[in-house]
Amino acid sequence: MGRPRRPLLDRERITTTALAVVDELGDLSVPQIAKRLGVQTASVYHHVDGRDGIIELMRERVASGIDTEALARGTWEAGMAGWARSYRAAFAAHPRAIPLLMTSPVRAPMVLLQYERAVARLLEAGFALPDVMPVIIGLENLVLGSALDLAAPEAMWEVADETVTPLLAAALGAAPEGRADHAFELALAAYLAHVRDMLTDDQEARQTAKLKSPVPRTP
Amino acid sequence: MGRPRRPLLDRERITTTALAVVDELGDLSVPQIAKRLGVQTASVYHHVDGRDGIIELMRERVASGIDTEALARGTWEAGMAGWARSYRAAFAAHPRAIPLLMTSPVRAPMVLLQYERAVARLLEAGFALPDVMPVIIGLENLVLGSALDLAAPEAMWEVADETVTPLLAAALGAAPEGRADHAFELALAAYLAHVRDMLTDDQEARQTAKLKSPVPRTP
DNA sequence: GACGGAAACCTAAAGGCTTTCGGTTGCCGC
DNA sequence: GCGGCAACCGAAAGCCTTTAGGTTTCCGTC
Repeated sequence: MGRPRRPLLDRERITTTALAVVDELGDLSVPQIAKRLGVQTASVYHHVDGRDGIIELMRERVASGIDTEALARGTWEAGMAGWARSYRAAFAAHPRAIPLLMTSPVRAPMVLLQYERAVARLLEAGFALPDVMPVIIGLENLVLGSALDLAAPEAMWEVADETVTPLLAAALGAAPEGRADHAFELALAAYLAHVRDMLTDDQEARQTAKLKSPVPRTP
Repeated sequence: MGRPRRPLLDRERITTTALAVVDELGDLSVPQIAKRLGVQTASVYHHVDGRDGIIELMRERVASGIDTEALARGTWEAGMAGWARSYRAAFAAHPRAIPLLMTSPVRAPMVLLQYERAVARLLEAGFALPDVMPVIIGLENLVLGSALDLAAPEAMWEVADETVTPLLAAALGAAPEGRADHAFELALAAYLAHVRDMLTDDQEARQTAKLKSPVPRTP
């Protein structure tokens, strides 16, 4: 057949199709993608660095759904909260892809830039440098854990047998409608409130230290 | 060859070997397990319900590492904290298995019983029934998110390029040694503190309601 | 305007994985 | 003692990933 007059494939379409495949089938395979694009399996490999490369593309695509400006809006707490919500929502759009995406890190420069901004925001809010990464990582754990919750939402709890676990069954029955969202907001509020306390403690400590001695805490 | 005088395989050894394979190779395959047990691939299928069955066995084995009694110890906060730490530690013992284990829920009765106890503990602490599941789910999200952090610990951050993301690089350099543990403890403390506040608010509201009217909040 | 190299697709094939099927041999209850 | 079941093996079907080499078209250069 040879080279077609107009290209049949490109990275964009491969990424889109890959996400569609995972959304529908719950798993990714190159032959599936090729079939949907009306192309032989091997052809896909000319545009993409293997299966892992496709996953990386999906990761970048999903991450690009994160609201880049959320971090900058409002107070630093509001910014972090908005970022976390947007982060979670981006993954929630493709729940079945979450297991594929979360196991390895995002290398996309765009995402790294968001980390950079988060660090900047926290520093300017007054956090001590060594505290910044733990705060960000903790928030991210929260986001990803909650996103994971979205990936297997129903099956997780339909196991409740009233005879052996009556209280669990009752609690499940009484739980509010959007339990996943509820749990996320709860944890998010908790986290930010605590981190805010941490900040004020830290600032008071610095103030005290400054009064007693002009030497900074981390030389 | 026929049937051996003493069985070569059983579910216990298959589970142990499967965990060893995943720990070392980062992925699971039945031929790998068979090879290590000195047996043909097909033989494994006589003891186990396919690859997914093996994963389920691994899930149960790992979950059995959770300290069953942790929930009962100390105040309810201490109990929840101990449970969460033990939960995370169980997964942390097999970081590379985490992606395999977390995508689907634990069906083992033992784990459901732990949920039952958690519900009981929170109810007796005074939580309103509709609040119980969100609190538990939120804690679990936190645990699993932090466990996931353990699965891809180093690679996640070694990407820092000082020229394009200087603040991120600085923050990474200044971050304390056990950043994963740090972030987990931070989030855990935050969560429990906030949930405790939720409880007292809730109790005060009930007190007020009781004074004004004998009708309970949730009829 | 011709032409050489690169690009984009193909066919083919190697090698791994999961799973099933039917065979062979030893064990155990009746 | 013997019939049936249990535990393993060999073989094979059908999926997957990935690579190699062939064929046609495009495009920049002379």
